[in-house]
Amino acid sequence: MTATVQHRLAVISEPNRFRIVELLKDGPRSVGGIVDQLGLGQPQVSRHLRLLAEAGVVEVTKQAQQRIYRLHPDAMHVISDWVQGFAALWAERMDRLGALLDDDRAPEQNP
Amino acid sequence: MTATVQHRLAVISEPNRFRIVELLKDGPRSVGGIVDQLGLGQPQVSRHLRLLAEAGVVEVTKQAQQRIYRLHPDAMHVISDWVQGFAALWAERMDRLGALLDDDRAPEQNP
DNA sequence: TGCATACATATACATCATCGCATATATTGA
DNA sequence: TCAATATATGCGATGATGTATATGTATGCA
Repeated sequence: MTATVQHRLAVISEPNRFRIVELLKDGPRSVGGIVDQLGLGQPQVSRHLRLLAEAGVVEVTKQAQQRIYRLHPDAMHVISDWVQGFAALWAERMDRLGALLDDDRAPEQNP
Repeated sequence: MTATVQHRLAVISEPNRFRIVELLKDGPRSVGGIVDQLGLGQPQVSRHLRLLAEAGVVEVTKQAQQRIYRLHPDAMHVISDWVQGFAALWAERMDRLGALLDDDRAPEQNP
């Protein structure tokens, strides 16, 4: 599977795909609608959408001749879970873990 | 500034840098320690660390001849905030927003 | 003082991936 | 048949990576 967190981040972080994700944050969009917003060619947008879909970031719904793309809830949820794994960083200031390498160090230096 | 969410995601999503971030998740590491873990050359690791530092993902502390790298709490926090912006996706099933394109659908039940 | 360690930084090079663009064709539905 | 998309190909440009190598620079130690 290509659905690791690392892969999803890589796919999302591409500038134009990031814009697509931000667009879809406000709700589903058709390919044509996305093309208008981005100013890219339709084939390029379709390719970006395919990569996003393969990474599980978006999902498609057919509606007449249009394909409606929307964000896949689970995708962002997985990323959220991953980020939460770092919550200890800003919750406990990592002082305990810092003791891993030494323990008699001058305190912090704040400019 | 190069500290946008999109940029941070791009920097973190590079495979070896992602490994570095995961490593630092368990606590600070010296450059040498990271080199041992990754199996990359020291110049390459230093470059990755510099990119991570420029993106505000890690911070450095000098300790004798060593440079101790650790995750920067705020960096992950910013990403967390960004992801939380999508919380409505899995919280409200996006039904309201989905009405943007069509509106004659069977309504959902919320417990 | 002199040397080794630990790292940063820089350069040069080859490679590889990806992107945008243009274009062409296939599919599906009104 | 037209409209909306998907998919594919070729192309050129760009950027990023790894490797090797060299140099600079503190720091610790004999």
